[in-house]
This record gives sequence, C-alpha cells and structure tokens, in this order.
Amino acid sequence: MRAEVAQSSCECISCDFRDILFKSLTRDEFSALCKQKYQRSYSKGMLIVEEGMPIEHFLYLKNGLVKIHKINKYGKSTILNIGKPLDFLSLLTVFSDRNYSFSVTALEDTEVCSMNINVVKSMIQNNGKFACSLIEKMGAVSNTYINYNFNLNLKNLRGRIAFILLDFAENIYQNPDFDLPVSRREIGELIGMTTENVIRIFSEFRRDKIIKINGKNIDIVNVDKLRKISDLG
Amino acid sequence: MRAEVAQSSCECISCDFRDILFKSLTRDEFSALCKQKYQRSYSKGMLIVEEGMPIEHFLYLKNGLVKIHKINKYGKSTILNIGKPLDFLSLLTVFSDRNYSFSVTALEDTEVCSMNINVVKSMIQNNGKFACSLIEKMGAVSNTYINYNFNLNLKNLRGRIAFILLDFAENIYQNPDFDLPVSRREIGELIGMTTENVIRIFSEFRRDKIIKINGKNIDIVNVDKLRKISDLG
DNA sequence: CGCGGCTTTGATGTTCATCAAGTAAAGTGG
DNA sequence: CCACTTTACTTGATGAACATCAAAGCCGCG
Repeated sequence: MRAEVAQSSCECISCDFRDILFKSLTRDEFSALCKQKYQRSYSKGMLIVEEGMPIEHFLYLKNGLVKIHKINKYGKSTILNIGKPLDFLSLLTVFSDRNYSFSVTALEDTEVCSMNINVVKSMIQNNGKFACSLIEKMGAVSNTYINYNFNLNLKNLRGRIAFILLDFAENIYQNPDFDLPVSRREIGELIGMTTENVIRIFSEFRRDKIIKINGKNIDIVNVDKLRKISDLG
Repeated sequence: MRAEVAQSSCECISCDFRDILFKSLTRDEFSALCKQKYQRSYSKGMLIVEEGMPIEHFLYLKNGLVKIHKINKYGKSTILNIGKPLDFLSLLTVFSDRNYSFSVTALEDTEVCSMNINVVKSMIQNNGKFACSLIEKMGAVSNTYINYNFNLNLKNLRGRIAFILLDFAENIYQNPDFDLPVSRREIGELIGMTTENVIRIFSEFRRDKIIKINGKNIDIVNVDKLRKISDLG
C-alpha cells in the first residue's frame, strides 16, 4: 500500500530510464529506489564527479551531455569519452572501484539522478532480471567504447576530425547542423591531437566546402566527403 | 543426490576460477555448470574465436595467454589486448552481442573452458551473488582496459615500448627475464607503431644497456631507467 | 579598460612511417 | 638432408605528418 502511494507520487514512473534499465523491478523495488533517489541539475561547466572521490552513488544521466576526463601526472588533461544519457561510461567502473578514477563535467545543462550504490547492489542480488539488463547494458557500453577507440587509433588527424564531427552529427545531435559542446582544445584532448591542428583541419574542411563554421556552430554540407575522409584516414 | 555425485566427480571443484567467479554458486548450480561445460586445449597460434561467429558460449581461460585482435576494413590487423586467465576482455561483450566483434588467438598453449551462454545467463537471473561477482569482475576488466589505453595513448614510441616491456615483466610473467610471446610485428599492432620502429627502439634500449635481447628472450637489466622512460614518454 | 582564455595562421623542427635492401631463421617439398 | 620459399628480423635513408613555438585577433568578464 505504502509502496503504491509512493510510486504514484514519484516522477520516476515516467522517466525514460525506467524502460532501459529498471523495467524489471517490482513495484516495491521501484518505489524503494524512488524514495531514496536524489536528482540534481548541473549547468554547463559544473563538475559532477571528481577523480579520487569515493564512489557512493550509482549515477545516471537523465539528460544532457558530459565529458569523462582524467589528468595525467604531468597535468595534461585527456577526455576519455563524451557521455550521453543512455551510454554512460561510468556505468562500467562504479561497481568495482572504491574511488572514481576520472572526473565528470557537464558540457551542457545536465540532470543527474543518483541512487545509493548499496541499494542498487542489493537490487542486483535480489532481482535476476535487473542484474541481466545491467550486465547487458554494461556490455553494450564497453562495446561502444572499445570500437570508438579502435576506430580512432588507426586514423590520421583529418580522419579523426571527420570521424568526430560525424559522431556529433549522427550519434549526439541527429542533425548535420549543430553547436559544438566543447572547445577546440577539448576536441584535441578527446581525439589525441593539438589544439592548433584541430583548428587547422577545421579551416581546411571549411576551405574545401565540406563544413561551414561559425564559432561553435558546425554545419556539415558535404556528408559524403566527410565520411570518405573518416573512412580513408 | 545426483548433483552431489556429479560434483564430487568433477574436476571443476578444484579449478582456480571457482574462487574468482563461481564461489557463490549453490551445489546444484555448480554441478549443472560442470556437467555441460566443455574444456579444450589450444596450442600456440591456434584460433580460439573468429570475428563474426555467433556467440554461443561463455569462455574463460584456465591458463595460457591469448591475443584479442581485429582486422580493419583494409586488412590491417590490430591487437586490442593480451588476455590473461583472470583478465579476459571477452567477458565484457559476451552478454550483449550476438556475434563476436573480434578474434581470439592463442599466444601460448592455452586451456579454455566453455559453458553454454544461456546456462550462465540463467545463473545470473537466479543467483544474485553470482550476478554481483560477475558485474564486479566486468568492471575490473573494463578499468584495466581503459587505463591501459589511457596510459598508452599519451606516450611517444619509446615510452610505449618501455611500458609494454614492463607490462610483460610485471603483470604477465612476474619476472624481468622472459620470452616474448609475440613477434615484433605483433607488438607494433598492440601499441600502434610500425614493426621497423619496434625493432629500432629495441636496439636502442640494448645499446643503452637497458635490456638484453636474444631473439624472443628479453632481460630487463635496468628496470628503473625503463620505468623512467615509460613515465616520461 | 585590460586581462586571460579561446581561436587562428604561419614558420620551424621533431617524430615517426615508408621505402629499400639485406641477413637470419623457420618451414616445405623433393 | 638439402635446395627452396617464405616469414621474421634488422638497419639506413628519405619524406610526410604532426607538435611546438610564436604572434596576433577576438571576445567575455571583472
């Protein structure tokens, strides 16, 4: 009864994530999750997770965009991945580590839902279907990450830029015309090249009429050519 | 009863892997797993898994060493990872994909145990403790892989060679004197450089008295210097 | 207004891949 | 067992790709 009431008063019931990961929860489990969850908004630029902090919550992105980054011992920053709502790298490590081995920063206004990690762990123990969907999701995220790296590592600089622009257009914004959520420097940190060369190749693509650039705004006018560069690089 | 008998007659009971992943299974589960498992030996060079084949089994390495590799569309081979018994990359993707997205080849004589994937999936559903340990193991493997890539990508060629030699010595053979299980070309495929440059840097390190080389045999004589090169690269 | 961060372009030098050529080692068929 | 072929290994020379350095314009913000 109590559970019933809690559930109906809970916005989680209409959350997109419910179908992805939580559809196998019982009403009581769902309600318990709901009651202790904590939702928070982060505006662009805010730090969501700091490298080294203890892992106490299972986080997921309701919406928004984040960068998962890490600083090496000489202070150089690297972006491991751009995290989208349903494809969140943090998922992979949160059940094994005690402390975060990376930071997470909002690239756009982002809503994050956090649940006590032990509550989720006990749900894994008690609900096999939930455990299965979590394992499947983890595998899918791994695959994405592994393929992303595999594809990127073999390419030259022009190929990388082409690849990343197509990735933004197709996988993140579903639109050939979009605003970059990151600076030129951050693109370099993500695909492993210097800021100067990111800019140089942007300019090259503009000169060759493959893209239009207006500050952060990118409009891909020749997708075919861009894809060819990405494939051949 | 029947289960009991099956269990005591099964060699799995003394398998190292039992403690890692399967210690939370009930006797009946363990016995069921045992009865349908299939163990096979592969000698050096044999193909264990072929890219594109359907995933029907959950595989783990009992002992030996494998390379996980993938061929890009122009026929160029890349090694994603070297798989050790308890740290097997395949673990990450086997529950999400329908077909293998990579090949696995034995680098040394290797024993592989294979269990029907659906049996394992149903164990995940029915045994929460098992699901938990699997999720933890998956997370640990992810972490290793992500860190491996993070470390490697920032380094120059000398740093990469130093890093990989230390990895072999410390994480695989626990000995500064070891036989390389791979060719010079394969090292290049693993850390992203040409065969010629792998050899060149080997020769350089030999000239600088950091390592001794005798064919496949490597003896690290100046670990500190090698670590410095790995760190600074 | 001025400062700092982001962006842009050009000049220069280093790192690395490619090409070439030769030796050693390992497998293959007679 | 030996000629033969193939594959792995090695070194040098060259050029291309990329990082670094330098300088200047732009923009937002205190």
